[in-house]
Amino acid sequence: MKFWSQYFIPTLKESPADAEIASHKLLVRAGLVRKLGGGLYTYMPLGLRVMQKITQICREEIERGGGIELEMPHVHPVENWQNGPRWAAAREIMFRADSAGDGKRPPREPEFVLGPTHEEVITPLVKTEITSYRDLPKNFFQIATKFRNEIRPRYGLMRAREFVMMDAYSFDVDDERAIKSYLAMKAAYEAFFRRIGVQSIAVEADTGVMGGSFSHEFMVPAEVGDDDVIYCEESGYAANREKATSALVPPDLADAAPAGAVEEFATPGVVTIAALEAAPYGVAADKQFKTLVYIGDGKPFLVVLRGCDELEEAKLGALGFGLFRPATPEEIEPVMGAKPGSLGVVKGTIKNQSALAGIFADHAIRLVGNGTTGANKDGFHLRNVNVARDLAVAKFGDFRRVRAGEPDVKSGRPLQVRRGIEVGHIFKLGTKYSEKYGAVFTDDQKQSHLMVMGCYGIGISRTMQAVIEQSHDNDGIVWPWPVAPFQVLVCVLDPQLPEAMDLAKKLAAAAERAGADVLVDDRVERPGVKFKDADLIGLPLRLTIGGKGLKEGIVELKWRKQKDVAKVPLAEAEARVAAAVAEARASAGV
RNA sequence: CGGGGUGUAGCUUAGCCUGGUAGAGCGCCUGGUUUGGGACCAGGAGGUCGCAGGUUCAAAUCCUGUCGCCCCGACCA
Repeated sequence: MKFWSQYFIPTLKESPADAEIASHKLLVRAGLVRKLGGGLYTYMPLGLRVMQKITQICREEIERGGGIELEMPHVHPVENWQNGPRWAAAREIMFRADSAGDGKRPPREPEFVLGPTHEEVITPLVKTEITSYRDLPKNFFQIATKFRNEIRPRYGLMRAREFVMMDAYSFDVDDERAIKSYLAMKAAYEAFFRRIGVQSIAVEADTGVMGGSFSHEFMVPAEVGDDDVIYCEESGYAANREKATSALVPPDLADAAPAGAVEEFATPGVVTIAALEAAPYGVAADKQFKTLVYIGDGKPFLVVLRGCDELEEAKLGALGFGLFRPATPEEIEPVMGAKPGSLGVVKGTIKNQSALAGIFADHAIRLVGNGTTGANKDGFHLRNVNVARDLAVAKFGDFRRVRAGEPDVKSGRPLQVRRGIEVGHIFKLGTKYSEKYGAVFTDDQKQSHLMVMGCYGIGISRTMQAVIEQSHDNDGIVWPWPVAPFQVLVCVLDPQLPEAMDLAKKLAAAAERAGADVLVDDRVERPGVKFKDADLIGLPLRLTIGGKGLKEGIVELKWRKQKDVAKVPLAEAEARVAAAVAEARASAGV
């Protein structure tokens, strides 16, 4: 039992100027966090209580899923990272943690870094500690602060430089067992999000810089999310934008019959899809071939799409380049023979085809019959271009960005799109890290094998904000019972009346015995102030005790998510409070 | 890092264009009146106008630089 007047809940009437979205404003207004700097926040007493509740539920579910808790250092010797598989990509977001030192060490290379995640620490640890199949499988996790120098921190805790994350790492003897560990974590995640009262969906995701073979993101649907989820309710398909595919191209598609030989025509000044669509040319965008030039590991390569399609850059990751980027006009002309806007891949028109690392095309270009594309000659295009006959494509793949309305692969129904906040991610890693750090074990035939890994993350602090984003109204936060900082607010309108405070303490004690955390608002404030604050901080159950009610012989009982107020006779108050708490606990599954 | 915006009291901000006494609301302190949905009256404290240069008789205001913060893009739990 805590008393508001002695506790610390600095609420704000107005939203801070730097907060944009509802959950960020409410985090600050309800006194849950305060900003130190960009992406750096103090968890105030109330906010910390929420974090602790989420943390505890997360711990319980991950343990149930096979996790063993430990805690690793936040400061890492840089060598751990330099020896790992992704130092080049990761160092950009890593904070240096150099010792103040004597100034002798050259400033270029850090001596220590702050951990953004812990594959580089756990894998060497497991390598030395686990050498036998008898000790596998193992799944180690921690719930700890992570450090990432985000290029652009924003939306409060949503993307912070310092944040709390649950990270788990599984080690298995083979692929099949690794998939079991992966599925156990997926189930643990689902249980976790269900328990904290957050609606989340698991979507297929790109593995990105983590590498690995497959992965799911856990998304909380929200307008302010930073990711698009493509889904089909009928088939249950859900994927993020980077990964999503559709059945746009029928598998039995037959190529259109060529209408005639490839023919060059003059298009002075035409360098965009739109300009070629316009009069006098009138070539629809889906009848054009778009040719993009990228540089992969130093060598140019081409990607061909329909004129109406957009490249999904993440899908280029499947091509196996370590690093890739769009080519500059200066890099394009010597290879292609023309400037961007007149490019194409018709056989024999590329100036220096041997310089290319490959010509890739999206499947959807097969829908284009007798299309138009650049002639690799400034101011000229080619028509009657057909894929099989005319294009120098080396390999087809899925490179285009899926749009809403395209048919789902399984059900054929139109795909839908909605925004979501990514709160968790699971990866089946494979042997990328075990190979690099030599994490091997000996099996019962005395044979050595690489451990097969998985890694798993839940953004704890981000989840706290996602809960608010998903559960609030115009007056403030509406906490789900399991993560509320306190579950019951005893609002004493006349704390100077001894009988009011006596009753408040009695009812608070009853609620506590029934299993609730209780906050007593004993501040000497006007009722309006207390009610506004109560709605703002959003505790699930409110008991109101006032001089007026006492004269009538009642106290009031109100759920935050409901409008109506129940008047309870004093004689029944204790029992009713206990019953309400018990009911809430039961329906929250606590 | 590229593009845009912004910095004035603890918070929200006006003033800046057109240079001349730094203003309001909330919050805070004192006293009084109030008391069931962010009260009222009276009095009070609180500001190097982000920082550094420059122009000027005079700079919150104009110029240059710099730093912080916010938004859009690439990246992520």
